[in-house]
Amino acid sequence: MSLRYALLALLTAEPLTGYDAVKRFGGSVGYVWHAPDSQIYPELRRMEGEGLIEGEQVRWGPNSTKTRYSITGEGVRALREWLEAPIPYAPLRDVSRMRAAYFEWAGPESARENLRRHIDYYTEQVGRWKDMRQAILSAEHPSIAARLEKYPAEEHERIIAYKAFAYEGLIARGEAEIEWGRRGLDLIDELEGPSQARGEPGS
Amino acid sequence: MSLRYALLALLTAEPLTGYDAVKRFGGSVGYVWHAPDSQIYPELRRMEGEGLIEGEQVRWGPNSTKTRYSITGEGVRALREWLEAPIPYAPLRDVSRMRAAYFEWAGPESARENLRRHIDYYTEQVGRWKDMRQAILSAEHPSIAARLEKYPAEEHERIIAYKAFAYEGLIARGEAEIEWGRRGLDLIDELEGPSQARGEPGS
DNA sequence: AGGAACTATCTATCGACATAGATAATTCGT
DNA sequence: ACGAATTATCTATGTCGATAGATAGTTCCT
Repeated sequence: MSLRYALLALLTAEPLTGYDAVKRFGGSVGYVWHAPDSQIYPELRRMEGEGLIEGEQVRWGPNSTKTRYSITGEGVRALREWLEAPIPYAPLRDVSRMRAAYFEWAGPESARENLRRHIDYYTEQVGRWKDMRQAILSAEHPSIAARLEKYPAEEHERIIAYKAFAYEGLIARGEAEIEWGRRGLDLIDELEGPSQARGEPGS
Repeated sequence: MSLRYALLALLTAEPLTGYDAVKRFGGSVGYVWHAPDSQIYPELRRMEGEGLIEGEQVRWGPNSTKTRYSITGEGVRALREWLEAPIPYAPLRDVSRMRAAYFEWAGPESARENLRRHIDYYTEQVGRWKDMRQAILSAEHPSIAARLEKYPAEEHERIIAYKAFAYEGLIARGEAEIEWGRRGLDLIDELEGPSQARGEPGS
């Protein structure tokens, strides 16, 4: 259900075609909410049916058109309502933790490999999130720029601040994951002796 | 797909009926992996069909039986394989961050309410996780006790350590969430002025 | 003029999971 | 002996999302 609100939120910045939205989900928004095009196009059609957005046909080349969607008053209302309602926290389903809990069933080397991947994955993500945060703070990012143009200057600070704050949450979480991974590697060394992966001469 | 491996992992401690498994998912394992009974029973049947577990009928009262499942060699192999294979990290879908990114569309008071709930939720969870961690470290927890009985003493340390480590990951993440929520409340104060919720006399 | 890359959209199938039940035997307290 | 709570299991429906396509027009480069 949240895809719908992610789309509404995007459309508060500027009208978009389905394809534009797909691109956004491949980049910026995609770091917070992922969705494939096969979900986006039908959802947009449904939302139009419910009056949350309006599609207009715009020319595309000599023989074709594309549909550009804009958010309606109804859509803004729905977005607000969703943002103001308390969300139920979904029950936990945490693959990394589940796997770690049973590391005694994997070999130590494969447990290490797991944690190294964990660290690498989050290191990469944290890098991306930090870049995004910077791009937001400097208003470089095209979709932030478009958004700022649409709203009065006195709103700019909070528009930027909340988006940066969201990314800061991801960054903090990512850094906690990296820390956890490191402590896991140490723990394995303690329990099983240090890694023999890179040959220790004379062992 | 992970439900299957959660079940296999559970069954490495002791044989269980479907109902036992359901209970486990309501408690201990449930803090790491949630699943309703409507998923558990059919999955157990499927797993039996694939030879990963074996069901045996045991008497239950004078006129009835229940099915107790044990893990098979095949099942252990499947669990090991899963633990050793690299898991693909699922693309992110983070409701809290998404909502935070658009807090300018909710009123400041409702943004605060959001964050307070966030903090409360994770505070409660962290409490649970800490309790679980303690119960594991002291081997008080019945399902840990059963597990330790089944394996030689020299394995006990690592069995316990990995499970505690898993919970430590949850705790760290939870604490990062609480921190983030607090910083969010401060941010809102900065941006919108301090809360007027609890009446400031003379305002 | 031709092909490659991009824009734009749509469809179909499948598994995971949520939600909301229903059924029936058993045990336990009074 | 009776009702309540617990144990044990099963079903059905719907949504979300993953995966893997298909189609067709457009722009751009050579």
